[in-house]
Amino acid sequence: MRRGIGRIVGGRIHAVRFPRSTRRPLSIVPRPALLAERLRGARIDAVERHGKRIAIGLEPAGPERAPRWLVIEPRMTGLLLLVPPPTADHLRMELDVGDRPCHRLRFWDQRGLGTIRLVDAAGLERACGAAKLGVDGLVVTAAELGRVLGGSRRAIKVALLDQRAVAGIGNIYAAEILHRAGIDPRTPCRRLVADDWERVAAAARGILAAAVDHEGSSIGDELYRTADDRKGSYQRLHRVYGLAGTPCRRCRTPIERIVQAQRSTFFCPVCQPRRRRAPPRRSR
DNA sequence: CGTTCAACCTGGGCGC
DNA sequence: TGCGCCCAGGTTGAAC
Repeated sequence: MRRGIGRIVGGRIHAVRFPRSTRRPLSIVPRPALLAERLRGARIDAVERHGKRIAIGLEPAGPERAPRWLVIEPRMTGLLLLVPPPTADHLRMELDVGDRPCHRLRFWDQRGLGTIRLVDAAGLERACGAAKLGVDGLVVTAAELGRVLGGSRRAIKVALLDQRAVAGIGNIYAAEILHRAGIDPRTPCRRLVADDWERVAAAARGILAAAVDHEGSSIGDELYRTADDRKGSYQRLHRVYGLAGTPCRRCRTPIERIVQAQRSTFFCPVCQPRRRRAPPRRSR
């Protein structure tokens, strides 16, 4: 997503519209009219990704106004598009970026669970700083995972979704990472040893890098699209996510689906074997 | 500390 | 065809 909209950097915001903003919630702070006023005339200096959030750096028009950041959290169905969205419905915001090949950025969100916030530097730190987001999954190391999760009793799958522990991993990639690492998603973190963390970290970096290369996962025929409204292709490389009942690509055992923390978890019971408890110490 | 549930929303799919 | 469920790439806060 960040790569797709990176070319808006250097543009200036000429106009802001909220074509559907009166009918639905979707958290926009400040309220649309005020946000539009604050954005108008600002120059776009940066587009950054922090975990699953996008932060657009702005140099406001007025001479003494401090830099601002437009922090966008797409959540389940939010998309940033440089082309017209599939339908006008659910479109929440349009930035007219001006004198650019692709001069309009739109935030389109079918379910409306996404959020848009305009913040200052301190607000960016609050929304995307180390207190909120751990090391990014694209670059996380075994040592870092062991440090933040090693003592936890939580199941590894649930822990990988904790953005404060490690940033940027969602339900699809948590499942894919653990399949590649060969670890049962129910394993308590504290039962993992150094070699396990090496495999989890390497799998996280590898899976996420490949998913970015393939422009994400577009499952079925709706929802996630690139900034120019193309499907991603990583779904073709999924080994477990959404594949319950189909044979594991590695061992032919049917993939299983369970629920953890109210989210689906997919895994192969053979490639990701249940771990025996540490053997009871025997004294005699 | 960790888990569970509800809430925020729309829409597709399925069984009856 | 229509209705009532269940499900969905996420996050947060309350209750236990």
